[in-house]
Amino acid sequence: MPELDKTYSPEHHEPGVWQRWLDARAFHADPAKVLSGDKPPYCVLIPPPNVTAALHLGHALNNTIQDVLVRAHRMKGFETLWLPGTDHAGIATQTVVDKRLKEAGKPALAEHKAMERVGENGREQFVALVQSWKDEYEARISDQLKAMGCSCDWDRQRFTMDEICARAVREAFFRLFKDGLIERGKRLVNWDPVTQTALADDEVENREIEGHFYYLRYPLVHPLTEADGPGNHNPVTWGELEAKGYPGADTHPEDDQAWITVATTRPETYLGDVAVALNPKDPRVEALSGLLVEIPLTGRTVPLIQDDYVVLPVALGGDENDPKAKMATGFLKVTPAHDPNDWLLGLRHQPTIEANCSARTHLINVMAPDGSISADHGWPDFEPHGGARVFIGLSREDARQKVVKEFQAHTINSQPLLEDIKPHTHSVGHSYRSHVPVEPYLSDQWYCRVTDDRLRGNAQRSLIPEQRTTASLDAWGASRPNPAPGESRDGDGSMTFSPSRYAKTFETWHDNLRDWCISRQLWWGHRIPVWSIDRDNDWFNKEQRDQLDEWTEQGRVFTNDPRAVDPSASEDRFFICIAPGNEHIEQALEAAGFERDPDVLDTWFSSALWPLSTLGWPNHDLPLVTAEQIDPLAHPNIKSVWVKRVGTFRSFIGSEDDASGELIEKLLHLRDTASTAEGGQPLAYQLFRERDLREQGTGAQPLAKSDDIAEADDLVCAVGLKAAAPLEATKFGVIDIPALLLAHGFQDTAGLLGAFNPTSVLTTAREIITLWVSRMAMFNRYFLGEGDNPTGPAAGPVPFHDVFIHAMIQDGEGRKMSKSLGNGVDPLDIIHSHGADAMRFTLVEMTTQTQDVRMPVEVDETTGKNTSPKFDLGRNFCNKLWNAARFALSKIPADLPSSIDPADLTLADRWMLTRLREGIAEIDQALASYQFSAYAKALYDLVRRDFCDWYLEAVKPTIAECPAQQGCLRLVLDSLLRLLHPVVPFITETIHERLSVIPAPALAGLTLDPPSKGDVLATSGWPAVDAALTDEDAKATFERVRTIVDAIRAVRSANQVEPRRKVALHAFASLAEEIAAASGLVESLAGLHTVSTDAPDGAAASFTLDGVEHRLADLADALDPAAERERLTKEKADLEKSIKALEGRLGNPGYTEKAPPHLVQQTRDEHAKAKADLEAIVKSLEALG
RNA sequence: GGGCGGGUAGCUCAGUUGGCCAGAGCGUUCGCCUUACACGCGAAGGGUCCCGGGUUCGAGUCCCGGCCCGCCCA
Repeated sequence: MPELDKTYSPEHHEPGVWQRWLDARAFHADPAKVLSGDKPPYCVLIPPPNVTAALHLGHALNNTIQDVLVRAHRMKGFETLWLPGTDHAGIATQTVVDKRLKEAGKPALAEHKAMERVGENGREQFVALVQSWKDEYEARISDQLKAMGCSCDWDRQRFTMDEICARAVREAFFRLFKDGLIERGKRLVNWDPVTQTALADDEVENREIEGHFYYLRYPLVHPLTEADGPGNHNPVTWGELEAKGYPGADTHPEDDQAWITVATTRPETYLGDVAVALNPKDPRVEALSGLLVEIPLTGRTVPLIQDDYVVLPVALGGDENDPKAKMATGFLKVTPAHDPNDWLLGLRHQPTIEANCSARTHLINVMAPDGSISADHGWPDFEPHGGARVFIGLSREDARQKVVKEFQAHTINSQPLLEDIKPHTHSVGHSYRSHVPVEPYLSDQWYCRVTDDRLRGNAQRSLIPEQRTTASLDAWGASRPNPAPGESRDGDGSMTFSPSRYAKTFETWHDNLRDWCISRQLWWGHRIPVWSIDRDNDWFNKEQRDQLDEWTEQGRVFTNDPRAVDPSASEDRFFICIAPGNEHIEQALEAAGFERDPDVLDTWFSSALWPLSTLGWPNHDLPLVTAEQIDPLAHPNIKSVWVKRVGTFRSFIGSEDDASGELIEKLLHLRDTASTAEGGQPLAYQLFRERDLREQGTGAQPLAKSDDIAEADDLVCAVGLKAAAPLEATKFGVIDIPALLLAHGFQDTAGLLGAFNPTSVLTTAREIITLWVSRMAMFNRYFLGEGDNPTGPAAGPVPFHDVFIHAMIQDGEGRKMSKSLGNGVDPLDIIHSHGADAMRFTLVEMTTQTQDVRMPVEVDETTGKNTSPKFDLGRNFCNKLWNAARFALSKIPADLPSSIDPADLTLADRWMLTRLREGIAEIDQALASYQFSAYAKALYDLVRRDFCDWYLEAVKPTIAECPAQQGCLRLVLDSLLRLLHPVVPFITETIHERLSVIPAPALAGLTLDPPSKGDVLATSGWPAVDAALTDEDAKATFERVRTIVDAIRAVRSANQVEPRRKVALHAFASLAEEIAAASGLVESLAGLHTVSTDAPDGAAASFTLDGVEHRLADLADALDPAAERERLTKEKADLEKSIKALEGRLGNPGYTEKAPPHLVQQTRDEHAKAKADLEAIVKSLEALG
């Protein structure tokens, strides 16, 4: 083993260390160890990063924290699974790819949509482009995580759209559909006119906008009478209103037509008005009774309706403190198709509106999906030659300007229809993706009824009772107008937020939950597994009905009538949801004219299934087979085990031209091919009886005799894979074995769900509580629950026991790091400049319990890239550790004794072991409570302060001659490396590689378990120090040494004594005795050549310790008495001040009587000591003259 | 508007049942290439713990009121 370099160069060591971990399969989890009870499970599922972009520093923090937890638990003896993966991030990725294509001048989304319309597979081609983007970024993200040292089980990497996850999505959708928890409805959605898709509530960002209130005048008319002629309403005059006591009518000429004024922030929506509402308390109600309002330029008349929702203006008795009442006119235009509040008004007054609005509907949509004004999407009374035609085709923004202009130009009684414009700042929802204002838009969407108790209730109950608040419990009823029988608000879960305050965010989200719009008008995502056809299609004959009933009976399809669920569903279509694995039904229906829903699911639908899909659900009940069962001799070489129930051997091999026949041929070929890169055979396989596996578990034997195989009707095929990379140059060409197995229904997930769900901890960011945590809780409990109504005791487990919410990293000014501000720091830049360990240590040290942490950002002069001086902390720490190890290794001989007698240990050794035990306790406590900064600080103190500054310095004079001390140093260093490993894995592994070649001596009371896999630190045991090995006396003595040394060093420094110069101590007898008892430690650490109790001959500096004066001589050729006097004078002043404060406290009877006696005694001791010190100082000053 | 977090040394932050003369790292100053480490060693200086009240023998810590910064939700 070569000697260590003088400075630690991460780039020289990190790749080699990574390879050693992979070779040892150190990160691969074995569910069998958990299911057999050998080891407790510890599981973390990565919050899958979006494939939209490379990872940023926030990801680095998030994943470092996970790796710290995972590595620590692996070393503590847990069977540890950290499952990596990525998220397809539907809208985000599609948008990014579209943008890149546009920038490159290539056919983008719009062009592909055009191709799709003319039947040229535009959708397929576009999705292929996104897929290649995904491939590129998935690889980049994985490389970044590996560069950080993330100890994920890389063989089990998942992507939210891969086959295994897709299967889970299909299954979940089908079950929710069947259970009535998914429905279709025509409702107002948050519509993004740029990406032209619906958004969920939490994908909308509210922003303060400096907008305006526009005051529009609408003429009042009488309802039509037969005499009027079609559409020719009689105007209402002010005179009429005055006669009915209408306030203010008398201020207008009595023959002029009367009007009312509505105030709106969005005048362009007036085209969709179907009513004007006023508050029933409004004094004008009576005078207006029976009248209609004419919507200018549209030729539409609409009724006046009454609703409490309308704000009364201050002038008519409205609330003076309500800013809305100050702006309001009391008349509210009602546009149900373009405003969520109006939507509710429209529903409440639907019959009145339908009867009295001349369009005979309560919903008029005047916009196209791109947000432009259009008559083609539900504007029944549009008149192509009418006044409103000027708005057609204008964008929302242009239409607003045009409405203002038109209302200025048109008059009523020679006054403009536009009464006024007032500035108004208000909050407007914006798309989190395209950043344009969201349009409340009427469209058909799929909804998941998350407000159902089976989903929301279970999520709420999953919170540990201690973290639920009374406010939320009190709100339980209010959020449930129609509770189902048996609903309980009592918690039954164990999910615990850390820091605990975030439990409140979780609760509040559910208290205010609304149904979840899960359909997205995108191409990138899981396509909705529902097929539909016109209800009056001639497909519905008796024969087809019977076929459908049969499929339904078999659980292959489920149909529902949208109108039975939602009466507002307008489509006369018949919907069928098809369960996964029924491609033949899909084909049959499509051949019969059914169309698959073109939309995809919200990304969070598949993310919500992450704890299920990645662990094998819904195929999780496949029997567990271990590598050992497949190939007892070569099982360490098997990378993954794939299982499939094959039934009978006949059905497995099929006839010769079957796909399965081809599979068996390929399996045989692969088993017998010895020419892989790794030199072994690419796979091995065995056949088992399922009932044997169930009964005997990992002890089950494979079937050996062909007769047994032939007669078994419950065969399971298990394939052990020895090569993960695609195999080239086989007689079948290139074979991607995992893909081959997956395509034939093999799963490599057997046993995972049972072993690892519920998972241990989810580590994520704050905003994810609502987006993801909630939905995982709902789905996990629902799909793993029992029966059709999985609530209460029937509910499934929570998806994770703990949720750790980490801080957000901001720049030095407290701003979010973002691309647009250019203040982001790229983790790879830091890894390249400082090393992965340095980055990790710094991030962990920063992670306190607050909700955001700051990191000053600077531009690196040489590279021009963003960095932060904070990372020097980690780099310096690593370098210090490296050099300490280098020194230690130079002092530890290869032939240590096989065991150490504790009696041979020196004072410093015993002190260090005591500190080690304390340090382990601090570290364990910090990790258990997710206090990462405390963990880093405990390590820092232990390594830098105790080990480097004191222990290593202390052993220097003795180590060469003392085998016990050499052994102790070997063991202490080993222990420290283990404690450090979770946060700085590369450097500790590198040092450990050198250290581990020196056999560790046994020391009773210190446990250092060897690696469980390979010869790597990553799988070594967590260190344990018994109380028996600690020595409180040694600790006290050593602390005393430190105090004495500090005092001497201070005097040396004040007198500018060169470090190399040895000086003479002339001490009071008791101190000299103490120093003698410390066997040379004080002499070497403080640089003394003599300790005597005599008075010094020549010039000497004095110092006090415990109220006794001691002198230090031989400091220099000559001492400066003036400097000495100055120093002593200052010390005297400090002491006097301190004595005064102590006397003040002791003179206070309240203190001496009420404070705990030990504190009072402590104060008295301090006072006595200070008095003595002062006396000594005064004496020294006198001696100086 | 509601919720949450923060305001402690020049900077970034600890300070978990109220009890040390308030700590660490970086930066600053002074002295050192004391050979494990200058990505270092030793020492020093540096604080109205945001402001104002209150509880208490005692408040950075608990209570009330205010100011400022930030995040999340509406």
